[in-house]
Amino acid sequence: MLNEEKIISVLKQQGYKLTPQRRAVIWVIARSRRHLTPAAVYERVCKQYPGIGLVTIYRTLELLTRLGFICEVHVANNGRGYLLRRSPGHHHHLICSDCKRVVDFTDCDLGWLEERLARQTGFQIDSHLVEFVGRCRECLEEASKKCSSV
Amino acid sequence: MLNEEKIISVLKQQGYKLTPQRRAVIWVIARSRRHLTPAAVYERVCKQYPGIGLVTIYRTLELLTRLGFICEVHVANNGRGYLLRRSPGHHHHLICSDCKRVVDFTDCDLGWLEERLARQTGFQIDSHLVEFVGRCRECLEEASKKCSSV
DNA sequence: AAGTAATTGAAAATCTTTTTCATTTAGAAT
DNA sequence: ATTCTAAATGAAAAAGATTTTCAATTACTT
Repeated sequence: MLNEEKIISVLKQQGYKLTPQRRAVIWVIARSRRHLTPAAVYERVCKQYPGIGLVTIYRTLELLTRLGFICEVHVANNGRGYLLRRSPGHHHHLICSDCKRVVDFTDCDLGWLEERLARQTGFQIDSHLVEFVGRCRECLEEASKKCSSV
Repeated sequence: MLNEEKIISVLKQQGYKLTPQRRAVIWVIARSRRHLTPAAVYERVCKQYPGIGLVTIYRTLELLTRLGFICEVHVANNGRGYLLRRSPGHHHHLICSDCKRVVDFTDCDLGWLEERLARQTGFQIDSHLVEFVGRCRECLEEASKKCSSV
């Protein structure tokens, strides 16, 4: 399981310096259950480490992506977002449209669909992108409370 | 089936004016089998209609999206892209990583997966985004030719 | 042919992301 | 503990992408 300490130890192993700025970015990313844009990471890191440059955020996110610690996703009209890679291998995201919380799932089992599409189209399929959008239990409960009180 | 004339007639029906600029954008979009960024649309439209403003491209793409004639997609690191909506309802894209050609497919049949995820996570799932990436028959053939000739 | 509201294009304003470069600093070597 | 050095940082500028503003133009109606 990927967490703050693990990331930090691998980072040092690989010869990267552990700066307080990097610590702060990792801290913010590891704590969030939501996709965070570079600007959102910046805002949160600033509370803990005022004076950090936005450039450093970009550079650190790029590094963490390159090392495979975080996923880079493109949600429509929200621009780039980053999220801790909690599941080590192939996995997908289930996103709450209300609170933006993200839940991973791994067993997407689309092999048969890939096979069928390959047969039908002549494509050699290399990868797929799957994302489910819905509302999480908490937000559903919240919503039903509001309705019944009206 | 959605094509140029259909789009134009619905546009007029809805009270929008049919300007030569809009005609040109529709012409370009309807002819492409690839996702086109606003800049790519601009470039192509310019050949036919030099002097058009990039702003008009943005506005027309926004309009066509709003009316449901084109799909707006976010492919990683390629920014926004637009594509004629060939399949009327729910559908997905299969994209060639070489030539960027896009093929639609409709029968994704992910109901059972949605059901399982809903049960496991408590989410109420509203929609999904699926995209396959691979290489189309033509690009595969092209690639194998190159290999054998070396 | 005239009138009008919608549309357009130029310019400026906003954002987001990247590049450049001088300064600082983490971690290794002494 | 001090010194050294490559890596990392931050400020500023550059580069893009997208949106806003507004005066001039134009498609379509009357």
